[in-house]
Amino acid sequence: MPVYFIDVILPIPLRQAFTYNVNKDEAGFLKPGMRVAVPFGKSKIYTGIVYAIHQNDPPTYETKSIDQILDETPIITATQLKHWEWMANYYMCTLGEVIRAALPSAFLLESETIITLRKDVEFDEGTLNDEEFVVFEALQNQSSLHINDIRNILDRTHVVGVIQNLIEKGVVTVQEELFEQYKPKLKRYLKLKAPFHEEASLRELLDELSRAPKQRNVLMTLFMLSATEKNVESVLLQKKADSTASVIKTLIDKGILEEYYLQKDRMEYTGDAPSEAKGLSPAQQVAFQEIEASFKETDITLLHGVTSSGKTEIYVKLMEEMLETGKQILYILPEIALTTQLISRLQHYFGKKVAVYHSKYSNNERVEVWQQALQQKQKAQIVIGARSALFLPFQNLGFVIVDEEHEPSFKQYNPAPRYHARDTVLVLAQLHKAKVLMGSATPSLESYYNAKDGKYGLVVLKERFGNVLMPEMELVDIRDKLKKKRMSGHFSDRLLEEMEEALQNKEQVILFQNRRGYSPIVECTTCGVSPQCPNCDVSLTYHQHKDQLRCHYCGYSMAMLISCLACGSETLDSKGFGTEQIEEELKELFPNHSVARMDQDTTKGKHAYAKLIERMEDKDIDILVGTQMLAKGLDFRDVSLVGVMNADNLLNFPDFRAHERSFQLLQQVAGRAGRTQKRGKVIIQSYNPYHQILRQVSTNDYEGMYKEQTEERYQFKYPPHYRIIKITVKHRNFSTMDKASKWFAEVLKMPLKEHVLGPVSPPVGRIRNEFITNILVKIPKENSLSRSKGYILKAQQRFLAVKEFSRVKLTVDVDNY
DNA sequence: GCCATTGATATA
DNA sequence: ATATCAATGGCA
Repeated sequence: MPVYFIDVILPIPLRQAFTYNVNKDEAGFLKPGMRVAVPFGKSKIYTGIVYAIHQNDPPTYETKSIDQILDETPIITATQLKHWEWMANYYMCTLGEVIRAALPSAFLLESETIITLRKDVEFDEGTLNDEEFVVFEALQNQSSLHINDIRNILDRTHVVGVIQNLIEKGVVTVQEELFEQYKPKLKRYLKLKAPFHEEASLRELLDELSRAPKQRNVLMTLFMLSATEKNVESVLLQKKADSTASVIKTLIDKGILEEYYLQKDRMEYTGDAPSEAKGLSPAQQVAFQEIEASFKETDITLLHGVTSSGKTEIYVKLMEEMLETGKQILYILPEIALTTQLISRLQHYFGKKVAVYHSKYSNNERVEVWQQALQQKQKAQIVIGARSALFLPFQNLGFVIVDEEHEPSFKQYNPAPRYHARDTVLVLAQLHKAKVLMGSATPSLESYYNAKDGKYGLVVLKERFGNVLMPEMELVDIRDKLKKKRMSGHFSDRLLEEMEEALQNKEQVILFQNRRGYSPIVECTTCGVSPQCPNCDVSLTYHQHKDQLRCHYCGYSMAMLISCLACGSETLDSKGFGTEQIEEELKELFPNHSVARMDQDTTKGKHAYAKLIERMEDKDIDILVGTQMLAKGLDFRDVSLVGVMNADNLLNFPDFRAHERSFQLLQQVAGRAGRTQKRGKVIIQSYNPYHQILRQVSTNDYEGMYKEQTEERYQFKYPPHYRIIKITVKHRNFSTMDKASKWFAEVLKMPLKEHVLGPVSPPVGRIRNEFITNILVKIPKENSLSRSKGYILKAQQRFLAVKEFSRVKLTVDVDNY
């Protein structure tokens, strides 16, 4: 009878932990936060996290024993586990789901079935059928195959049967194998073998080598290098000595040199030594002091600094001070901003104390940063990263910066955990008793509300760095221009005039068109029908470069039609416009200037984005057209004009944040203009230039926007006054989905009454052949959030028990904004 | 009648 | 999540 047990969390969406038995030694060795490999289900081996060690034998089932222990020491701290439990609880998902999101995937190994040929058993090849023979033959060439290889070889998904037959006939055996995905990168180093460390023998050796000048040269170079470096890398030696690998090999073979291997960090900063931060301007200095003062009162402070006011310098100054306390610093910012100049700037300031962590980095690199943070290595004293960086095992976090705090990309929508990085990191900071600075030129209403409410400190920086003026804004009424025939394509005469002028002055122009790189909708002018996606409830959009119609949601594509599918007439016309079309028009309007486009389509390649930026910096591009990508952290000195092609499609977006988002986006885009001494100009074209938000954008009236929007939010019961939980119901069958969602809403309405809204169909009611509907729960600030969540959880449990709904997909999104 | 696909179910 | 088992349905 086993006596010792461990509870293991597996990275799966199940609420419960799983109990395994261990022996006495293992029980003594294991600690919460270590990884173990455990058998799960009939054949698989999973990696799990030890949650607890105890002696309570589960009464209702037999425990299995663990497969192996994967760590010497925990890779997860107690604080992390606490934080993750909070996340699972708050965002209504399982701890396993949090773990899956949190750990670099190299930490979570899964077993794979390996098929190998049996050598010990004789069998008759004639008994094999065609498929079996193909597998047998493949195994002649390769010693082992994965299940997936066999799927590829046989070109079908169900291969278990074939493998089963092969096992029965004694041809193959299978085993489950765990793959260690993380391999520390090793580098080869060279040193002189011990006997030659003595002066006399060394002299002798050099004499001996007088007839081998190349080898001698290598040795001399080695002496030279070891004067400055502790370990001499073989690659370096070869290069410095201008020698070849074979010469070095000879020296090793002769027993003169000795090779050894050391683990190397993949990401080594090789730039200059850290440099002093630039001095702060008087305005920055004031803000800096205000932040310090604010931190004496509260733990969280919001820095509202207009675009190009030099927030980064303030962050750097604060980080410098925090470095001295020896505590760790986390700097999180939106994914896209990470690809820019910011990292190199920070590395320039802090040199080797900066580690970078985000999804673009390879698995191995992420594991290294993880270990460095865990061991409190200096290398990771400052971690700069995207939202996932908040999962790192900080031991002693002292300071957190959330840059571009308003960015919607801090929220993860799919898969679970559907967390908001800004809010989640606040809880993390609280656990560490760390200070948090959130910065933005256009704070989110929620954060600004909290600041006004006294929950956060608030520091305002109104002045742009170097006293550069805020750009001059001009609203252009497209409707009026159309009437007066002053539009050339999508360009008003005003915009063209300004563009001419800027280009003449050798300045650059940025044009903003928020049609996500997609091109127009096609419509038949005879019958008004536009081609629809067969799998989703949306119109297909036209893509010029492939002459295709494509679905934005499922990726479906078809060749552009010649005639209307409904009435057959050849009167297809396009409505709306995207960046592609603007680019086209520009090439006609400004044939002598170079035009480039920045959107999802043109930044797909690995370095495409960086290349565009470089070309822009080199003034290789005169006019840059792009989507909202342009709004994020780009800093070009010679852009004097920013044009917004059409502000209306932003404002008319069906979302309660549409106005706030429009304000933020337009302000950020406008901020790209005139970052140096000359005052920039922004032209916003719109059909509705009297729209409040546009007025507020053009006068930089954040306060006005804030007041009006919070008022509106109050009336319509939205955050920051109410909390929202969105429940999404999906099913292939409309009536099942409909029935299920109505059932769920009814059950919720019993305890939550009028706070339950819906079910309501979203703008796109069907995606990938699944029908979708939403139920919203709006919880007033004064009501208990956890109690409301309890009701939802209970309803969810009852829902799962209904047979009819078992295949209905239900997702819960807390704070779905 | 057999094979393949879809659905239900348990995972310790 | 996912493998496995049971049930259902299509085609030789």
